[in-house]
Amino acid sequence: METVTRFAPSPTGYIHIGNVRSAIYPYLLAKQQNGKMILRIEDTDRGRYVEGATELIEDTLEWLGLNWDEGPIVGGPHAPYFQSERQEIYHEYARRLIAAGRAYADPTPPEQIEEYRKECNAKKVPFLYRNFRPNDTPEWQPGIPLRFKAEPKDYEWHDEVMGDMHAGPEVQDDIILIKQDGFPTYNFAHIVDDAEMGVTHVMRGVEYLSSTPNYLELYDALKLERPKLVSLPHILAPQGNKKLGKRDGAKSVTEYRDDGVLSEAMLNYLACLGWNDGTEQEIYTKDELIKAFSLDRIQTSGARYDETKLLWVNGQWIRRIFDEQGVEALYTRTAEFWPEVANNHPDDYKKRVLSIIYDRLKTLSDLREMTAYFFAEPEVDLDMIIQNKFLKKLSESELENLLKQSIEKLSSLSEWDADVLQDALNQLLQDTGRKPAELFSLIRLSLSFAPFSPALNLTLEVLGRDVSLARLNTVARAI
RNA sequence: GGUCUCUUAGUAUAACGGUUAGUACAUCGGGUUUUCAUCCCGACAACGCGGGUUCGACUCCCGCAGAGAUCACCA
Repeated sequence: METVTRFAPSPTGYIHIGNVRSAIYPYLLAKQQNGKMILRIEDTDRGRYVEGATELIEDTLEWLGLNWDEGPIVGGPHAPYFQSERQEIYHEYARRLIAAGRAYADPTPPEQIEEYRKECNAKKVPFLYRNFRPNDTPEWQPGIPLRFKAEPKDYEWHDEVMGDMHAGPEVQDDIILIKQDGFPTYNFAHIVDDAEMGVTHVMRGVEYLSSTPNYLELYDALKLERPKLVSLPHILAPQGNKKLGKRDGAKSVTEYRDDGVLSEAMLNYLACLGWNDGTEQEIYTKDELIKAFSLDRIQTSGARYDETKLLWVNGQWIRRIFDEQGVEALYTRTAEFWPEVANNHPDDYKKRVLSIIYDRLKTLSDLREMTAYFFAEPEVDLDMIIQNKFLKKLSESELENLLKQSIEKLSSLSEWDADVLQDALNQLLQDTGRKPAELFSLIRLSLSFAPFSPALNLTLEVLGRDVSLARLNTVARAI
């Protein structure tokens, strides 16, 4: 049987790191088994619906390369993929349940139900609606909620992550199937849709584990085959012991894109948070993940989100793309991340800058801070030179002389490339008798006035003869 | 409160009865002719507690503790 998985978010906002794993794992599993992943939008709660959230979801999945085989935009044989457009299907299943005596219309007013609930809370006893099941129930019609008629018993099932599970009758209840407004609840709708769409693996957060017996009873009552159940542990907030949520400042996945994180790195990090293949590999391509993925190696406990490691993975990916695919490949990813002053500079020049700075980047947006002096004259800040830990023991005239000698040497060069420059710098060290830390710091700071920069000969090469010498002269005059 | 789940260094994890408990991030130190970064080398650092079973337990069993989830006309 073909493996069919699904990602079924509700359009209530952006996708954040805490919940995107329930898209990644279904995708990996489906691809590995040459199956399909369905994207289904669970928009049955009109109150929480957020305009544009569906697009946000699609955007996130597309960015990560989690292409769904059926769903919005691409369509498919089980359309529509918005639950709000599937009313009739749910109602038909509901009627089946009524006919089988397993569902009833419940006229009890919400205030009354609230009373029951309070009563139970006061008595410190679990609230089970089935204990308050009304005797006379009207015929089901619009405007009256429809409830499941639970027939509690022991249930055993297997969860692909959590293992063999069992639960007693005390957790099964008369859950609402269809709300007063005619929309189904998640509890009902997902069962119907998963069956209709041929979903073989239901992957979702562990929070659904405790309601599983209710779902199992629903499968039985509807004579549906149970799909494989896969509970995914939560991703925990960096601090405290709670699952990562928007309230803990969980950023949207795509916000990281805007901050210069590569999608490869994001996917890599997230996939390996709470899953590993038993090897010591840390960096995975999407294809490698698809190949290596397995349900039984998903961790059973929650994993804490660690942004530092994400950034490390991102740095690895930046270097990997450069080293394996070349400047061009990395450069095409950097478009929005250059400082404004770089705008009117030619691509070739920016690529040269990129090739000498790329291994210093943790995120692509570091380019903004780290490369400005390649495109505009840095502001001369003599204090940076005078206070420098290697230079502060030199007098101003010593600094001036050093600069003058450097200018003389560099301007005598007939060629201006990294090797020639390195030779010249070495000679300069000999001629002046200075330590590298002194001479190089002075030149480096005079060129950039930046806290850090690439190797000196490379910086000089890319900056070019005219700009380099002009900057050195400016500083020599200023001292 | 009921039910369910989880528990290896600061973090993510490996181990599937016998290892000096491995790896990565982070931290700290050192090296690569300046800085920052990369890269390399090194250090620090963990089996929640208590009982069993066993020649032997991180691994199996039972308690306890701690943490989490759930108990909606939300998903």
